[in-house]
Order: sequence, then structure tokens, then C-alpha cells
Amino acid sequence: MEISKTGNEPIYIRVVNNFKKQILSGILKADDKMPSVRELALNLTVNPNTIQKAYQELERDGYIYVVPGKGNFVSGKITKVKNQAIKDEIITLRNITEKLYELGVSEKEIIDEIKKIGGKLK
Amino acid sequence: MEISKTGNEPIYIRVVNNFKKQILSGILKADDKMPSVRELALNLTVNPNTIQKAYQELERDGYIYVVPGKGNFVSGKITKVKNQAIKDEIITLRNITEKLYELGVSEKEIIDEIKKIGGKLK
Amino acid sequence: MEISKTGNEPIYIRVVNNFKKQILSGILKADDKMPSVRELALNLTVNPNTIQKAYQELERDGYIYVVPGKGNFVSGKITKVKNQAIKDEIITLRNITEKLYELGVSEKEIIDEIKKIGGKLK
Amino acid sequence: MEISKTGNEPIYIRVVNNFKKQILSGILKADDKMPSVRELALNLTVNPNTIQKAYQELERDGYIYVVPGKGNFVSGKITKVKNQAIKDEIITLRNITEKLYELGVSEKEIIDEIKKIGGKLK
DNA sequence: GTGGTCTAGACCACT
DNA sequence: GTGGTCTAGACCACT
Repeated sequence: MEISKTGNEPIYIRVVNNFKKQILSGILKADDKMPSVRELALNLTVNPNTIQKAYQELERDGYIYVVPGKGNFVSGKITKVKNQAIKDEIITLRNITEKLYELGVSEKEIIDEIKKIGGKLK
Repeated sequence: MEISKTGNEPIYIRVVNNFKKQILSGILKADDKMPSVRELALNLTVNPNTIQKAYQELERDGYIYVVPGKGNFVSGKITKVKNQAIKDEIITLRNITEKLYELGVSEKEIIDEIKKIGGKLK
Repeated sequence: MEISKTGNEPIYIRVVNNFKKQILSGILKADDKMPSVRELALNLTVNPNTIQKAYQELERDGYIYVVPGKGNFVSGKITKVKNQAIKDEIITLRNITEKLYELGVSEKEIIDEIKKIGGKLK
Repeated sequence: MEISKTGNEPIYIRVVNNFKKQILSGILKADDKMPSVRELALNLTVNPNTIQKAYQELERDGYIYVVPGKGNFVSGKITKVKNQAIKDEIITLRNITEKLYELGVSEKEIIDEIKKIGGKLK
């Protein structure tokens, strides 16, 4: 994993988002072992506290679980977490769509914008 | 103007959004005088500081301008502000669409979601 | 005089700036009669109060003087007013130049910028 | 940090400018922790609200970012902020130069003024 | 009368 | 412990 040291967000947030992406996309699978806090801290040359914070947040959000004395592991309930993440994003999507309608943007223009992104990602 | 006292958002944000809607929709027009800080604070039975905060946010966002000793007035450059607001929302729309793609949601599902909202508003 | 009705600033401020330009540039000369408040209000289709405010500000700033029952006239002390205006602008120029130096912009770059504007105006 | 209590500018503006200078000059670096709102308020013997206002302005201008419950930190995008600050100052420089031309000040006089400041700072 | 700043201090959510 | 919001109210400059 590479984490650029500069950016708008604190390092631990970027570590969190990085792992979330890997877990949601299936690169990291259920019960896979996460790198140990110390190991990852050395790799990224950051303070172990930073990694500790990141892992705590991942656990709170249901992405990983801790086995004391063993390490951190990817949760088996990723489908549930994923569905929640999708629901959250859909709510935001609705809010933005409503605002765009209020600002006079047409349904067609919004859909065109979404198709553009789909095209890019393929 | 009515501002419900309950809800998740802070009062000053609700005041801001309320005025933004009225200005963008044309209910409030260029150079219209805004209610004075004290007057509105009394009407809504909130602290003048809360209204002050709301008005300063509206000014920073280009919706109103201040004439010292005279009051706050609706900006004449609302078209410009509106275009900027649309640009900002489109950027967020793109970010969310990307995340939804990453979460495995298809283009069709996203577009269906948008059409649903269009249907409701009509 | 033409005053566009839309813009960032209130109308009376634009009336003020318009007259200041005309007086400083010599289009309006010492002891020239200003249009009457009512006449100008009709021409610009604004409230007479707006023009009254503008004239009061021009008087405070030393650009015009009032002869009760006769009207408003361009001041004979424009040189003095002009010198003060130049002094004020020079102070701001100094502050900005200092900030630009602090931001790492070189003397040459600043001077080039000024020459560019000189070129445009010619 | 020392903030003189006397002067024309409001306290919160002086706090803002002080930090901007330190961040732009590199004394404060990306991801450095800012003093907490309460801590700094105690140090400068001002009200926490005043520091809060200063920090919110710094955040809006892109100089710092907030991690809820953790504190304020110096942004990693200072280069971008710096370039924006330069652009803003150049625009003001142009406006003032135009006004000075209108007031009859020659290009040479303006450039001499700028060279004077360059001389002082060396 | 108008907005702008500031104090003193409370309560909240989140870590 | 941290920032965010809000009340209650004072004082200021400017119109």
C-alpha cells in the first residue's frame, strides 16, 4: 500500500479509505489477516498510533475484527457493510439530484454526466 | 420565514439554506433588502449572533452583499453564483457516482434512482 | 450617465463611483452644476433617496458642495481630493507589493504585470 | 505566538494573518497540529469563540483542516493555496494600477514605488 | 438603526 | 480532550 504524505486529509483517514476500497472491491477477503500495526507503520514510515487509529475506525465501521494476541482480520460480514455503504451513497445521490433539479438542471443533463463517468471507468 | 427548531442541522445552516433557496428561485431579487440581523433574530427567537453567522456565510457564498450601516442586500450576480453552485454539485455527483460504481452498482441502477426522483418532483 | 441595475454593489455606490471618475478625470469641472436629485432619479429610474445618498457621500468625500436652494456643484478643491485618493491607493499598492514579495513573487514579475496593464489602456 | 491587543484590525484577523504567514513561509508544515482552540485562547487571553472564528477562516481559505474530536492541522495543499493567494493579490494589483492610471499617475511613478519597497525589504 | 467584534460561558457530539 | 453551536449581552463604527 502507498499513502502519499501530502493531501487535504490526515494520514490515518487515507489509510482507512485505502483499506475500505480494497475490502469492498474484494482484493482483501473475509478473514484475511491485515498487516500488523507495527509492520504497516514501518512500511509507511508513520507513527504506530496513526495505524492504530485507522484500525479502530475500520473496526467501528464493521470492516475488520480484532482477535486479541492474533491480529486484525477482514470481517465476514462485508456484504452487510457494503449494502449499508450503498444505501448511504444513494441517499446522498438523491439529495444532490434534488438540488440539481432545483437549480434548473434537467434529468437528461444529470444522466449524461453519469454516463460520462461510466465511459471513463470502463 | 419559518425555521423549525428541531432537526439535525444547526439553526444557522437552516437559515442559510432557506435564503439560498429563496434567492436562487427568484423570490428574493437583486438588491432586495434582507431583514436586519436583529429583526430576524427577534422573529425567529434566536440569538443575533446566529443570524450574523448565517448572513456572513451567505455573503461569502456571493448571495448577498453588505452596506455598512445600511443592511444586507441580495446580490445582483445570482446567475454567476447559480452556475458555481451547479458546478459544485456536479463535482460531488461525479464523486458519488464513482464510489457507487466501485461498490458494484450499475449505471442503470444509478440512472433509475435519478429518474425516480424526477418522477416524484413532477 | 448609465448605471447597470445589476451588480455586486448597491446602486448608490455605483452612482458615487461614476461621478468620482468623471470628476477626477476632468469631464466634470470645478463649479459645474450636478444634475438635480429628481432629474437624475427620473433618468436612472431609481428612487430619489438613492441619489440623495450618493450626493451626500460625494459631499462627505469632498467631491461636491451644496448650495441650498440652488443645487449641487463640483468642488473647486479637486486637486486636494485627488492627491488624497492617490495617497490612499499608493498605501494599498505598498501593502500588496509587500505581500507579493512575501509570497515569493519577484520585483520583475510585479513590474511586468503593471506594464501589461499600461499597454492595454493605451 | 504573540498578538498585540491594540491596533485597528480585529483580533481574529490578526490571528488569521499570523498563521497564514507561518504556514506560507514553511514555519508550520503539512499535517502539523495547530494549538487547540481552548489552549490558544488561554495563551492569548481571548475568548475561545474568537479563536474558533479565526480557525474557521483559515479552514475556509484552505490553510488548515479539521479532524473532529482531534484538532486542527496544517493542510498538505499549501502550494495550491499559495498560488491562489498570488492570483488574488495580482487581481487587486491590477485594479489599483488601473485606478492610479486614471488618477494620472504614470507607469514610471508606480514602478518606482514598487522598487522602493523592494529596496527596503532586502 | 445597521452590521461587526468580542466576552463569558453552556451544552453537544465525537474520539 | 477536541471542535461546533448557541445564548445573552456589551461596545464599536458608520450612516
